[in-house]
Amino acid sequence: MNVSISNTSETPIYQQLFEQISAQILKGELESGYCLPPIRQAALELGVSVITVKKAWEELERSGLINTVTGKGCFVAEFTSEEKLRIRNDMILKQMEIDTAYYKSFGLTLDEVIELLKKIY
Amino acid sequence: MNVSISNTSETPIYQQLFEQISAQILKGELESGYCLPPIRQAALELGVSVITVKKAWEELERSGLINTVTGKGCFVAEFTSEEKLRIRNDMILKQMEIDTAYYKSFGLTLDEVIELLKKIY
Amino acid sequence: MNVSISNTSETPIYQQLFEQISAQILKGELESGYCLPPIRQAALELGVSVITVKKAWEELERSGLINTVTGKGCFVAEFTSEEKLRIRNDMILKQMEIDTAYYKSFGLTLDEVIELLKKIY
Amino acid sequence: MNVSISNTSETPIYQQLFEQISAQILKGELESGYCLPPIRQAALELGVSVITVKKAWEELERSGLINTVTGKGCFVAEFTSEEKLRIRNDMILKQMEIDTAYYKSFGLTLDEVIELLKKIY
DNA sequence: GTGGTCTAGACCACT
DNA sequence: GTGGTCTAGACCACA
Repeated sequence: MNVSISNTSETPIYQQLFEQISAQILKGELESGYCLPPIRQAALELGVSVITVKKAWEELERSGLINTVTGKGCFVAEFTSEEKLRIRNDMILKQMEIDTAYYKSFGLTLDEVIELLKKIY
Repeated sequence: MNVSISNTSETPIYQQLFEQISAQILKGELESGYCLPPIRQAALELGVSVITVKKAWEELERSGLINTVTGKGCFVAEFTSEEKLRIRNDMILKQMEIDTAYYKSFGLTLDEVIELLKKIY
Repeated sequence: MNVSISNTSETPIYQQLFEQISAQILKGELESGYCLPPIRQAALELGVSVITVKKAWEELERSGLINTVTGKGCFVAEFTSEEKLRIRNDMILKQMEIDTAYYKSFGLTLDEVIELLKKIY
Repeated sequence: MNVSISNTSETPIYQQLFEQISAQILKGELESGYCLPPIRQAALELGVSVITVKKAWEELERSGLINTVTGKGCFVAEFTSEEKLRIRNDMILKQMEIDTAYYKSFGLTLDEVIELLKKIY
């Protein structure tokens, strides 16, 4: 559970959890078949409610990233590295479309965006 | 008032308003001294609550983009094109830092981000 | 809110809610644009927790059957009768595949199933 | 023990076991007097818990499909083919009533159900 | 007023 | 032990 939570952030806790865990899975830091810590234990470790953890785990399951087995635990789903790449790109592109819409609304060209990105990346 | 509002969007209406108006000011579509419509009229035109419009106008004032003159109306602030550029870049950079943090969390390199941007821009 | 809840049933309350509301939408009993009762009021009427209602509403939103607008309410989504039919058939077929798998496991032929259906429908 | 178990399925493992074994008995694949494997051995073969197997065997006994003889094992019960047919039909009808209630809730007519069944059976 | 999030604590089914 | 469901009650953002 290498996860950091910000209570003051605007993004809800469950979503922070979802984003960080899904990133770890898609980067390969959490391997297929790996058993996530039980929701109650995770809640304790992170200092949040059980229900908040569960909500994050549910989103992971809906995204096909983990399989929940009642009475046993939650396991990182099996998928090939191609699938992994595809899912990762889908998630990133979905966000990037929102981002570019914002940039475009200010009249930024692609070159200007790249310029700025190079500065702060 | 060339503004389009989405009720189903996740971003609050007042923020949609703020983003679109501020972009228009910074792009020069709304010139210095231009008088924004009264909030009641704007609310009617857009089909949203007066409170919502007021919230957007307040944010515009806080950002220094408009000046509210009690009893007269809200006027686009006076600033040089350098100032305009600086404000625009500040707003964009602020958002871009959030975006890049997200991309980095998935292990994306700068080159990969640029690659994807070129595709969808 | 023409909905009946069984506390003793094995199917969770939120799913009973989801099934009944979605059926009403797809049958046209609840028209596009119709505003569902606020979750707190619905919870009161039905004698269940707010959170239970919300869970059902969330599933309706995920299925694209309603649009939730913060601060305003939840509205039946707009779709053509073709879309409606497609969604309905998707939901029914999904369940029917499970059902037929069960019948097949007992060695029932299609004709036998139809025979039995005619008796009890 | 020709049985296949799915961990990710929503139906509990003990029920999957119960359904498959009972179907085999009622189809005649497991004959009267046949001795089921001891629960410990079955648990090993299937990679599930002993408790889970025991629960399935108990349900089989409750349904009158097997007889447990302490110290000896579990034997497929003796019944005539008429009894077998009756039990099979009872189990199927019980499920079918639930299924048809679901179809009816969507306003499907008998003919429509038969139509769909023909497609996917 | 609306929905969105979070909490603590309970009971149940499954393994 | 595990997750699944439900409760009551709180605080916040949005309209």
